[in-house]
Parts: sequence; structure tokens; C-alpha cells
Amino acid sequence: MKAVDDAVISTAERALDVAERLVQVRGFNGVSYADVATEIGVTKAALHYHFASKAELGEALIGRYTARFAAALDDIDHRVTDAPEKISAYATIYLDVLRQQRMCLCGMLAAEYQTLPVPMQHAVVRFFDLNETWLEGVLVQGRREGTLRHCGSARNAAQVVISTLEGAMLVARMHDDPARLEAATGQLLAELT
Amino acid sequence: MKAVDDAVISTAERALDVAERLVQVRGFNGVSYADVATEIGVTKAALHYHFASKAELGEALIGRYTARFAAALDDIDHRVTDAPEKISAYATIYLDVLRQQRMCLCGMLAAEYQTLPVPMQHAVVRFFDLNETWLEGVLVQGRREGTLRHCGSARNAAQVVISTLEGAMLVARMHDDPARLEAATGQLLAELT
DNA sequence: TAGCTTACTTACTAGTAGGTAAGTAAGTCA
DNA sequence: TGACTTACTTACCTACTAGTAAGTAAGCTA
Repeated sequence: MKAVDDAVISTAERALDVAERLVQVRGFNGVSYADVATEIGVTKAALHYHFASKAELGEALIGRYTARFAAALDDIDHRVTDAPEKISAYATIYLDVLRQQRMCLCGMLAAEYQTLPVPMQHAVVRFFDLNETWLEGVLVQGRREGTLRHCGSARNAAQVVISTLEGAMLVARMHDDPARLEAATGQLLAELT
Repeated sequence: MKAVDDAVISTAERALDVAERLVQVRGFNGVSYADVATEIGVTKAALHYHFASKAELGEALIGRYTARFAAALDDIDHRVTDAPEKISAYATIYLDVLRQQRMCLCGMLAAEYQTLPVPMQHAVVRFFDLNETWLEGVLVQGRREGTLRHCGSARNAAQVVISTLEGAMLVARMHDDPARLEAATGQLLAELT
């Protein structure tokens, strides 16, 4: 096995990279083992060696995506102190994904939710929980410091923020028009400040 | 052929009813001819008699859904005069769909956009155009009458309204929690009035 | 160096996908 | 009454789906 810290990227990692992009563009039901295997230049059986089933590949995909998101939120917490700026930085994560002509992985999987294996459903819900909890914290901070306002509970307001960003992403990607997400973000921030 | 105005619903109509529900729940790529045919009690070949290809069935689906939406908007225009109440009635359409545990047909298809046949892509875009245009009119009316306010163009604000409702629907359906859509609607209306 | 592990390939399976050709029963119409 | 149309069914096709069994080359390890 190759060392983790050298320049060579393992087959499993490359499979996750390719599968992630394909799922973000086409959806989980629009991607096959053959699609992923062909693109990284191995057989389907090699993919099954690393991920026993498509459900397992899907779980690994969501796990890695969620971990990366969590790291990005942590990074914001360390870089930014101002609550409104944190929300703005949060929206920038979404915008960066959209600029690659991709939908949020978990937003896409939310659409296909009813067709997903149960472990994948739980993993998707965990992703949204993580985001809600982090946003809730920022909204509480902002309200305390007088830089953010919202009606109802902070949890509720956090859910509305996520809904707006995911929806704007969905529609903006279809039109290949990131400006729509920027407009929604602007209105969201205006409403909260 | 059965008369259009008697109680018997044609096979084509029943196929559209079933396919619509299945696509709203599972997505276009999560539904097969066999699924639809089995549920209405005919063979796949009978379905192919009415809709030559899956793409054609999809187009018919979007066409009927868009026409029904257009009729609902027309109905609002005749029933309601107050602009904020029109927006509220508009949001109720979405809520009624969500209460059946369904996603907006075209919101679902927006997620799968990249995998759809080109004629279906165009039909989905037309659905959103129709909605944007109607909302734009209501927002202009509200601004003129002093009952609604929005920053930027009315068209832009209309896009944000649709994005928010579609996104809230996506997330709320996953959680089986229509309250999330109601919360997003509430915040949207607060922002506009 | 013998045995084991890793990371595959080749060749296959059963099931499902969309789609089609040919036939048929029932009804319409000149 | 014979030709035609509608609304199907049966039986099939090819392509693709996820998944598997068996084999192999390379490297690591006692």
C-alpha cells in the first residue's frame, strides 16, 4: 500500500473523488459502478474490492463530504469572529461548490432521499444536523452581540438559512447562473442584519 | 375511446397520475416503465403505446404539471387582489404538494437536470420561467401599491422566492416536517412586507 | 524462501432497463 | 360486411445494473 502522505493518490481516494463529482452532477441514481471504474481506469470488480456495495460507496462519500464541511466550519470559526461575516463565509462554501457546476452532495441526496439505503439516509440527515447546529450557534452569537436578528428560535432560523441556500443552489445550477445564489445570499443576509 | 367527460379515467391519464407521484417521490431516474405499468395494471408495451419513450412520458408529465400550475396562478389572480396575500396563496400551493410527501415535480427534475433529455430540460426551464414571470408581476403590483418591498429588480426577487420555497420543500420533505416550509414562507413574507 | 496480504483482472451471474415486432379482441365506419 | 382504428398482450431484444467467484502478480513478513 502507498504511504498516505506521498503524492500518489490511492484508487479508493480517486474513486471517491470521481463518484463525488458524478453524484453532485447526476445524482446517486444517475451514477453506476461502471461510470466510476471507467473514469479512473480500473474494472468494476476493483471498485467492489474497495467498496463492497454501492451503498457503502455512498456512505463513504457522505462521510468524507461531511468531514470536509465540518473542517470548513471549524476553519471559519478560527478565521472569522464577526457573526454576520461567518454567515457570509458559510454561503461562500456553497458558492464555491456551485461555481464547479455541482449541486451540494447532500442537497442532491436529499432529492433522492426516498430511494437511498437507510444508512445513507441517516448520514444525509447527520450532514444537515451538523450544519443546523453550527448555524444555530452563529445566530445565537449574533443575537447576543446585537449583530444578527431573527424571529423565532435560532434553530428555526438556521433551518431557513440552509433551505434558502440549498434551493438557490438547485435552481441556480440548472440555469448555470451563480448570480442567483449570490442574490439569495444577499437577501438572506439583509434579512438577518 | 372513452368520452373525456365521463367518470372513466383513461389509461394514459392514469399513467400520468402514477408517474407524476412516483417521480415526485423517487425522481425521474428512480422510476421505470415497469413501475408505472404494474401499478396501473397494464404491460410495459401498453405504456409504450401511449408514450413512445420515457422522454415523451416525461415531457407530458411536465406539460400537464405546468398547465395545472398555470391554472392555479390564474385562480389566485381571480380570487385574491392583495399582493402579499397572492404570495401567501402561492406558498400554499407548495405546502399542499409537500403535505402529500411529494417534492415539486420540477424541483425534483431540476436536481436531475443534467441527466434529462434536452426537450425535458427545456420544459423544466419553461416551468420556472412561468413562475418567475407571475411572481415578478405580483411583486411589481405590491411595490406600486406599497404593500410589498424588495431590493433589486422584481425579477431577481421572484427568483429568490422560488429558490427559497423549492429549497425549503427539498429539506422539509426529507425530514417529513412541513413546518420547515411554513417557517421559510413566514420569513420570506416578513422580508417582503 | 514460504506463506500471507494487497490490489487488482477476467469472466461470469441474475435481474432490470427501455424499447420493439407481431398478434389480437373490440369497436368504428363507409 | 369488410376495411380500418384503438388499445392493448405476448414474447422478445439489447444494453446495462450491481454483485461475485476465481485467479494472479507484486510486495511484505516471519
